[in-house]
Amino acid sequence: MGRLSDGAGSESSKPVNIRDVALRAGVSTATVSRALATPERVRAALRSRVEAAVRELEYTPNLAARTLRAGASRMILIDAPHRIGGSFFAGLLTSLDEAFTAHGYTCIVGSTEQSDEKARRLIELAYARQIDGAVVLTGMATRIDGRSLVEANIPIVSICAELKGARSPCVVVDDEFWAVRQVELLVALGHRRLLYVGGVEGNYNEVRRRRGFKRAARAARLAARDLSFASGDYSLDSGVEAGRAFAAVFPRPSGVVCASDDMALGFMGFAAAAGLKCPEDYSIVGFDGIDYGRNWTPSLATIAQPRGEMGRVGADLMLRALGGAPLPPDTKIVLDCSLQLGGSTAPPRVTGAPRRRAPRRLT
Amino acid sequence: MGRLSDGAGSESSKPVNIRDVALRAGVSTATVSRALATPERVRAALRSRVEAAVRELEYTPNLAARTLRAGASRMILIDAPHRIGGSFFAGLLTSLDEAFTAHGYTCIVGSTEQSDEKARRLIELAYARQIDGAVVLTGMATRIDGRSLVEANIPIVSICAELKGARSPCVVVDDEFWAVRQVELLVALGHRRLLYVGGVEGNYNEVRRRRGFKRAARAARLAARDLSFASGDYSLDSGVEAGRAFAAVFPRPSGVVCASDDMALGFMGFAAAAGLKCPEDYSIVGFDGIDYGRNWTPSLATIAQPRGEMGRVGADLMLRALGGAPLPPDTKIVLDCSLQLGGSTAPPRVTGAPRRRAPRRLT
DNA sequence: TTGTAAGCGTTATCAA
DNA sequence: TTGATAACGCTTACAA
Repeated sequence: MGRLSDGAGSESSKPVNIRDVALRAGVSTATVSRALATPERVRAALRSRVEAAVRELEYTPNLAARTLRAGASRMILIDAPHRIGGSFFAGLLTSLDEAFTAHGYTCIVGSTEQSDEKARRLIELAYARQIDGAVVLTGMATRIDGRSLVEANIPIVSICAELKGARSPCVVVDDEFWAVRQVELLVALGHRRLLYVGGVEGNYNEVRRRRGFKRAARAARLAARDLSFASGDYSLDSGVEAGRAFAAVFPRPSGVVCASDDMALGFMGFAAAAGLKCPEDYSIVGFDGIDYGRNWTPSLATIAQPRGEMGRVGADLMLRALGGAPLPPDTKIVLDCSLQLGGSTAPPRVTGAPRRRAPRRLT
Repeated sequence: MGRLSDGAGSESSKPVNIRDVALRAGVSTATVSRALATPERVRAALRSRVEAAVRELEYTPNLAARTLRAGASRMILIDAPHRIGGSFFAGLLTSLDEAFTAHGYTCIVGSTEQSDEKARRLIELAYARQIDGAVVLTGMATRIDGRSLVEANIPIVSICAELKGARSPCVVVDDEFWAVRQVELLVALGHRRLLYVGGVEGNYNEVRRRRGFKRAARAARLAARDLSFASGDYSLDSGVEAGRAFAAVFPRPSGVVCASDDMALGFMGFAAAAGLKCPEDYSIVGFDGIDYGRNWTPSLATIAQPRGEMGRVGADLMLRALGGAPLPPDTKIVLDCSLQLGGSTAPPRVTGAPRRRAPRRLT
């Protein structure tokens, strides 16, 4: 019903605007605008006439006009790492998106890491005043053509990392502290030879987690020659690579500390295929707390990051900044993780562990 | 250098607009606009003065104003499935994004499947003329409040599926045909008892792939009691579940056909942990051709979808429609897949295969 | 080739 | 409470 009722003809006619509605309702455009934005400031009689006209004409306000006039678009850019594949960021995005959507904002998700052209365009959105704020998840403000999001004069909030060289508020966890917990879990079970599978070198989180690993190893008096290191990029793939290297050496570490769950799962996948049983042949601890890990066999022990809360808190900071509340420039909110136990850890095998052979080096 | 050169003061002053540039360059705003949009229609002398002013003032045109005036935003909405986690869609998105970016368009990625609130907002973008077109990857135009993207009077292109009940152009593969190929691969190796691990029931691709599976099984004269079925949602998780069920029955099918690579990998992950070796104990074929599968151990035999090309072709259709070329309303581009062999298939074990026991039923 | 000026559709200010 | 009107910043006839 009402299909044919829009006077202008149904096909690709000009979209209805606020004047059409005003005409139809017999009021001024100002009244229509008010009836929609602040209904309580319009008499009930007029209000319902406007509402009827809006419904009949299927009127939707033009966003570009609103943005131009209001000087705000109610759009937020989320600059995510290129590899959104991993489910840690997928979860974080969901939580951010929900929070912003609930407050009338729309999220644009993109990655300035993907390509220069893409980065240029996303950064331009900020300078062109098409977005009201940006949430950065990459730990680094991409700079291109001498511009970056942090200088676009819009609120910036970073999650997962402090933005290098910027005074923008951030939501993080204490990476070093929790990396220490990873090691302690293994050491408490009796592991003395450890492998650390790290993320991208130089990366904010990586620097801190590796530091935590080393500090905890030193505190436990593990010999330097009993520590080995592999570098990945947080992805499943790179975990598979680490697993491949691991399976090829002997004697091998009995405990593995990973800087991401994705890498841990890739590692376990390869190790299983290579005939290594977990936790009989090695113990492994991840970092992130993604759902896959909990459902894996065996379930993955890990440091669970509160990604739902990280998103909510980050969104809240942004909304506050957008609301005009001037956040202290060094706002840094540190959220708690939790140690999540799983079937992937056990005491090292008593027989094989201290078997004294000439130790071959890891590649 | 030039840090302090913008006359208005550096902090959070009013953004520079085209009039500021015109003033600085000593020309009219029209000339500035032309110098930027159609440089060849402006004398070199003036053009360089404008360019200098633009650089000095760090001018970026206001997108809302441009959108309002031009009646086009150069933004494309991509309606993706909620589970972008899986790398098949991640790859498709990348390819779409690249193609659109190269042509001056910006992508907004979102999912109308995620929540009603989110769907409402995304659909509103179309009605509010904030996006110029929409690419739908979900096979279904979400309807909420009586509205959906397909009625917003903007170009729509769907990829991976034909949009139900819409006459919009689409880019697909012949799901049924390639599902037949999956079965044939296993049958040719001698497998006679097959398990089909499907996607979401009723889903466009699922309907066709299951139909292909059944048709091929019939053509190979496989007994109905030798076919079993499991339903998933294309995700790794649901593959794990299928693997769990598979490992629990005996005697079990020797060949597994999956409607997605993610499910196949989940399946293999669980099966490996349960002590089932692939391809010795079972053969498995996936669908999608994601990178993980190729790097898995053993590598996954699969039907590789040309996701790069699907994105490019889809983007091309959209760009053509935006350019005013009226695509025939029933445009349907069917791209070829390829059968990608892998280590996950082999002849069934001769000893165990026809061993006659009372067959227990799969749950 | 360049400038003038009229919109694009809203919202906010100011009178009535 | 409501209406007329002036911006918001840009592009594009049309005039010069």
